[in-house]
Amino acid sequence: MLLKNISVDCVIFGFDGERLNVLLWQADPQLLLKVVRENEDYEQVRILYESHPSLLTDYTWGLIGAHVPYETGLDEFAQDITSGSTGLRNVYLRQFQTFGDCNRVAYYRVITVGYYALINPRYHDLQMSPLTRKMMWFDIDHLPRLCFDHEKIIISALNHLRESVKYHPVGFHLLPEKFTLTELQTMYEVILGEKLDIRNFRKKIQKMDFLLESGEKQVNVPHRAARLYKFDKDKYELLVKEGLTFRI
Amino acid sequence: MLLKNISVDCVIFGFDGERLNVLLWQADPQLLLKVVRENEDYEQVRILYESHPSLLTDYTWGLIGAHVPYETGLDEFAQDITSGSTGLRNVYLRQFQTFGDCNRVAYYRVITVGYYALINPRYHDLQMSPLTRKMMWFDIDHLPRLCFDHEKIIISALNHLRESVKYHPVGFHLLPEKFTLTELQTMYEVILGEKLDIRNFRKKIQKMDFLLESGEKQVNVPHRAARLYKFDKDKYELLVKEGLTFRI
DNA sequence: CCAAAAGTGTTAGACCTACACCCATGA
DNA sequence: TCATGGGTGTAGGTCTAACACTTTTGG
Repeated sequence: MLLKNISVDCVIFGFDGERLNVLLWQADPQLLLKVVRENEDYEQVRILYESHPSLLTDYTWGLIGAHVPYETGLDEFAQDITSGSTGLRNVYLRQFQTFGDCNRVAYYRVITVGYYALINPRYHDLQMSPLTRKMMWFDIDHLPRLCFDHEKIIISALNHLRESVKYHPVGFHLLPEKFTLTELQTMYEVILGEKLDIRNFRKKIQKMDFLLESGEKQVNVPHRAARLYKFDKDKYELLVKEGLTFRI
Repeated sequence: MLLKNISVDCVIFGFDGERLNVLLWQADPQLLLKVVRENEDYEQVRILYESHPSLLTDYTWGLIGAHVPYETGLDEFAQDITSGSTGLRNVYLRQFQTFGDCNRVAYYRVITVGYYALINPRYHDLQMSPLTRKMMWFDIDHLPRLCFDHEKIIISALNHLRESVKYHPVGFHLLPEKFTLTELQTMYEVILGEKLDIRNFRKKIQKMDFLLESGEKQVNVPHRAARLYKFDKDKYELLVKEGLTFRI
């Protein structure tokens, strides 16, 4: 059984080395209609059909989300949704805000709990549900038209991430295991939306002392190869206990 | 109509000049039962009765909260709940987290959206609903036993407030219109749980430049009378636009 | 040898921390 | 006149911001 008035929407952020992207999908109206007609027990679809009729007429993009099952906790369900579209398990997920205006969704009262995920998209393919017409990464500065209040939700997630990234080392979830200092800096620049001074940035990061040199370097780059670093999570936890204040 | 699976709980913080307190209430089991028997249409009570049977047997304290009406937005409803118990309108309210574990409330799936309110309790009396046996302020360091996961919710609200107060001037909502620098400092000390240096605190606050001297002083105090200040909201907004970073 | 990005240090000013004594008031 | 909290300044160390050139690599 699904809770008809409660959904979870996930703003899935991915950093490709240059830009911050969000994963969006588009339902296939024909398929939706077909499922509703042929199978009234497919509750998720029936609710979608009743509450979001615009999905049947417009090709609009939306966040990955669904109504919450009675027997699934919110955090757990956000993981389910994320792994359902990215195939990744144990993703970094942050509940950031719940949206509960009366008219945020037409025809129906749906309160949605917003989570954002931070993933490194490099090595993973997307998984599309049978109802999906398209699923794609969009640069956060060039979003398409979105259904309902999903644009507001994305902006809100981004603002939350911006604050969070200044004081907590969450950004590492967006990077591959081994990364260069330039990649790290670029990531901060696209999230914060401002340029950072390369020398000051490196000094600050190195002083915090939770990067490990992997010993490796970039290969096959048409310029001097950069050193690859790893994030030392154990050291970070230790430093936090001793009262470190991470601050970009 | 009420949404049976969604409630709002308000952690109402009040600062009395010395301690940070939370407003809690206790239902009256006899009254609850009576209302349920005599009036099946009193939906709020019926739901409470069905989902929270322990309220009928134990005298437990809980947060001020209720199930959300179909036609009321979440933010609006949090205001309703707060004004229903404090009589105050246009209170500072912050949605901080939504709690959605499956078993947070026995017998029933209820997802609750947590808000905290910051008020100055000095000049206001509490308003008790007919179902209330007791309603009281509790020092946050000496909470009674609480029903459901309400202790967790309060701790979570407090942590959120602690972070928030470091970077945003929200603390002013806890103070009366006119206050002394010592009251301001004490407020920060009890929220942050640490002593601050008086001279450095005053320098920092004065440099931020959004306090106005009211020209008045304390009266009838058995020591040198302190100057009374007001918070200059317009100036603060202006400084924020210019890129001020408030930081205690 | 050229293009492209990696990598590195110093200085001036702002900010933070630690710390101790006199002042005004009411009882 | 005493008890109580109000109110004030300085110095040393740390952090921040601004800024330009050399190195390495592949093509």
